[in-house]
Amino acid sequence: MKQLPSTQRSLPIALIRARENVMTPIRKMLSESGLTEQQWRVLRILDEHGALESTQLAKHAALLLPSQTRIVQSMTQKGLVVRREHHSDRRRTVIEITEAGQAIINDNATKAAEIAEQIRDRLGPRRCETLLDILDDLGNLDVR
Amino acid sequence: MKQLPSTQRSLPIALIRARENVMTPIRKMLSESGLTEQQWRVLRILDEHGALESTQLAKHAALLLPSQTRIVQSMTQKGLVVRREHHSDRRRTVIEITEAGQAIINDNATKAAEIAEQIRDRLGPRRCETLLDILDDLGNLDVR
DNA sequence: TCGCAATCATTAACATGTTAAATATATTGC
DNA sequence: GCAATATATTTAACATGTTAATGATTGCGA
Repeated sequence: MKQLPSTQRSLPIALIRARENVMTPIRKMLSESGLTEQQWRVLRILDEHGALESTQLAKHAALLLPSQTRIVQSMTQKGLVVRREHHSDRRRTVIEITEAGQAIINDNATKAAEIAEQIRDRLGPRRCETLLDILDDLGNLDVR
Repeated sequence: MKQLPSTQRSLPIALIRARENVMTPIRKMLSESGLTEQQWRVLRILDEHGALESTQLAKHAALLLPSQTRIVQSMTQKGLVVRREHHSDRRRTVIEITEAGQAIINDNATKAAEIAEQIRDRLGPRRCETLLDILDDLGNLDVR
């Protein structure tokens, strides 16, 4: 009979702990702009890819649609993004970053890059690459 | 000026996506017992370590205390854990698994071990070890 | 073209995450 | 021994995560 792995070597717990540690300085930075980490992710994705349909945005940002709906609503209130109609399918929504949203990206880009670089250096650039590769595999595993 | 890494190579997003994928089959299993993944973590930790003070439990389970307070309250309602007084410090609470909680561990241990083994095999045992090692480092980095 | 299944997105309901404030008890310094 | 401080935990408030149900629109086949 198979044994449960020790919680010390449990993937779910290790993933949570790592994420918590990585996010701490990022959240600290974002709190000064009044943004949550999820709102920052939405801005980053829209900045990188341009306007996106809801489903595509959610996939890129690793958000579930119900969460994203609320997040985009509040970001629309703040004027960080706008929602447009899809040109041919009225079920779909297209979301786009505004100039105000772009400004927040610009204000925080350098600091965010420094944080990412610091973590990369502390972990070791090579280990960091390895980690990203394996996480990518793990995220694409077709678990049943 | 430092550049932001592409969101495709962003640690926070990769960590979220990986965790989401790993948790899907576990959540599916647990839903049949009416447990959340966090409640399952609490049971696993208490089974492994025996009775623990709140702060220690939270550290092992990677939960924040406010979340854990609610989780333990609902688990107490269900009879899965009990809360005891600390022998010498009345600020502290000691939490212990009950027989009913133990029974849930026993009912799900084999299946949970199979899921963990499947992920390990699909990812490759060696890569899985490497991943756990690096995640452990990342979780212990003292980010400022 | 009508009806019906499929698709996209939102809403609903409840659990957890996150930060700040409050509460209760212990400890320390004077 | 007592006031000030520190520590352990809970409560409060709001944001997000998660699953199921609902609403709106589209596509398709009889």
